[in-house]
Amino acid sequence: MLKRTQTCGQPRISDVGQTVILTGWVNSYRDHGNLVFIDLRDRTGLVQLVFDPEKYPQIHKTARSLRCEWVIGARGAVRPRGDGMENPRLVTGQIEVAVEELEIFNQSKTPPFEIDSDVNVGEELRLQYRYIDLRRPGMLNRLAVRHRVAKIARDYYDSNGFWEIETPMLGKSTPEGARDFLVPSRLYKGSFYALPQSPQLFKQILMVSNVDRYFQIVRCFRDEDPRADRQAEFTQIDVEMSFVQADDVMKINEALIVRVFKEVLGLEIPTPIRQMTYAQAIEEYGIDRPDLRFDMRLKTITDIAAASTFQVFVNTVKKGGIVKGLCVPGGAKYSRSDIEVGLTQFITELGAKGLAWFKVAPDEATGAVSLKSNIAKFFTPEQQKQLIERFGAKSDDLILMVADQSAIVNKVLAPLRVKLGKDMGLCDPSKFEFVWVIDFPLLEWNADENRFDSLHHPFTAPVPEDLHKLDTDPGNIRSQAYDLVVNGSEIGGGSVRIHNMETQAKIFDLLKITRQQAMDRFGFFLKALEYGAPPHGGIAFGLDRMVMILTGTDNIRDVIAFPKTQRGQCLLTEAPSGVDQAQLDELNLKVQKHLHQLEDKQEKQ
RNA sequence: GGGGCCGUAGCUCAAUUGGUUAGAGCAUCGGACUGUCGAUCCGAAGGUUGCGGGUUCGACCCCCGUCGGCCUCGCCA
Repeated sequence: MLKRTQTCGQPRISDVGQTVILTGWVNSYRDHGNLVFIDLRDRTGLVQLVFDPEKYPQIHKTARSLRCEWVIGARGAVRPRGDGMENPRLVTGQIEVAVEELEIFNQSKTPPFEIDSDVNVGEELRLQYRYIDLRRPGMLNRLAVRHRVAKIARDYYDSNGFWEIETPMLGKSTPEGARDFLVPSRLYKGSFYALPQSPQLFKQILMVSNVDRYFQIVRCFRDEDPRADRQAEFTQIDVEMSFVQADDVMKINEALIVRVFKEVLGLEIPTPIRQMTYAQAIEEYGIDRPDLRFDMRLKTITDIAAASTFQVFVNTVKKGGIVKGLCVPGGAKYSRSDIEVGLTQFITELGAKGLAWFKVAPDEATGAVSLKSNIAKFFTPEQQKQLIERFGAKSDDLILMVADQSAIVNKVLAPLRVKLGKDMGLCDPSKFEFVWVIDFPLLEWNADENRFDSLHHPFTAPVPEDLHKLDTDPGNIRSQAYDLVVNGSEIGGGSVRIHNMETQAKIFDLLKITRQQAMDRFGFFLKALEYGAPPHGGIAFGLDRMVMILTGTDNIRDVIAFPKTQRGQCLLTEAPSGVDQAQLDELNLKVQKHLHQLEDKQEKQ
């Protein structure tokens, strides 16, 4: 068997005269009847092989039979290409290898789609033939970046005294948070393990155990519907540290991100990464993960709206709602139908009732900027002036406003801002704008359940100055949580944890988790807190999201070697699948008809 | 669970208002060719229009159902 002496991407003009052995896949062949050219591919690149019928007629004959994706090895001399025959598109384009010995390792069926093509292939087919899809340089590059990030993280944490420790995949189910993936226990019939949603409690227990600094690149599972940036199965870089405060955790972990961007993209991220409070993020961007690549901040105009005679605004404010909007620079180019059909549809699908708008234009009489709109008549000249000032609006701008309860207004305006930022070209896609979002509320009111829910998780520590509000004003307690956001995407989040049992018990009370429930679900953990838990905190980065940002894709499946579809299927292996009756028997499990089928049956009876 | 887009040759797409034999590029196969590099030229083969019903003289096209892919709301402590 021919053993390679170099990879395909390696040979250079300086190697001329050397005899090399290369192995790889046939990327393309050009048969001239006389000379035959093969572009040979491995993961490092392409190199041109030449077959000469005069010198090696037998090998040349074999070469003519080669087809795309056949796997071959070739021995030959590196030689310079003639003048004008270099290929500047290949790093090896100045040379070629004149083949003297050829070995066919394997043939290949014609692939279901072309590897070397710009044509976008349907994702369904790509996932079915993932091994072929992954051969494409773009996909391999994303796998390479993913590997680089993991390697940098391991090296970085190791050199800072962190230990990588594995935590169980088979864990205990807790009803809080996302839906669990369950694994039936054979030895305890009728009992189930749950796959971890994150190693949260284990890593905190490791702090109690004096591990001091822990990290793990770990798979997590949440049985919820996927999205473009979300899979049921995903990977976290999980970190926990003892004897630290929030700033310590942020400082040491942002240094990893800086290193990753430096080593992968060659970019210098200025440090310290700026911080923004949750309150400011919501006020100015409508969301806790603001895209800071462009300005176009949201402005609240509830006061001006309430004073106007526009009943939609006035009534909304009366009902406790707010009016907020944004000013699109140069947005007057949007036609009335763009706004009233296109943009309005965009926001009503997200839950808003309507979109109000003004175009900013010079007044024909006075020349001063004024507002043009079907609702301008409801605003006095003074109020219009106030609006122009509030938004900092200039001629040819477009002001868009939404009135509703604040949660809906923000939910709608945040994606609208991002969409407009991209549509108007305000957003430089090559930029990376990082921000720590801090001072999250500890709790949010859950009206349906008549209780508070944790915004982060129930083990997040409150800000000490707000502790006195635990009994009086729990909704306004800030937490010591922090999210790292880049370009509108949350790539990490963490907190300082509660490390005493008393505070932890208080939080459970607010979450309406009874002492008994708490003991049942987290008893092992609460007990650990009573045996000398040090102050500690940590963070978890989403590795998939980080690689998405680094490689510029908005599809999480592009950064996972073997991802699942929107319905949780693996098209390569066809998981999930049924199992043998014997397997079910061993687990003491019985599969019944789907509830829908049972209901149908009952209806028919 | 809800909403939206999509499904035609191996791939990417086209097909007039519902009209006669469903086309093109690439890929594949055969042939030609003295340096190509997305080779070129000549030729051939390739179709259950996702699947099942319905409407119609006639369905890729309209209707109902179903399967699958993607996006999204809910969901994601």
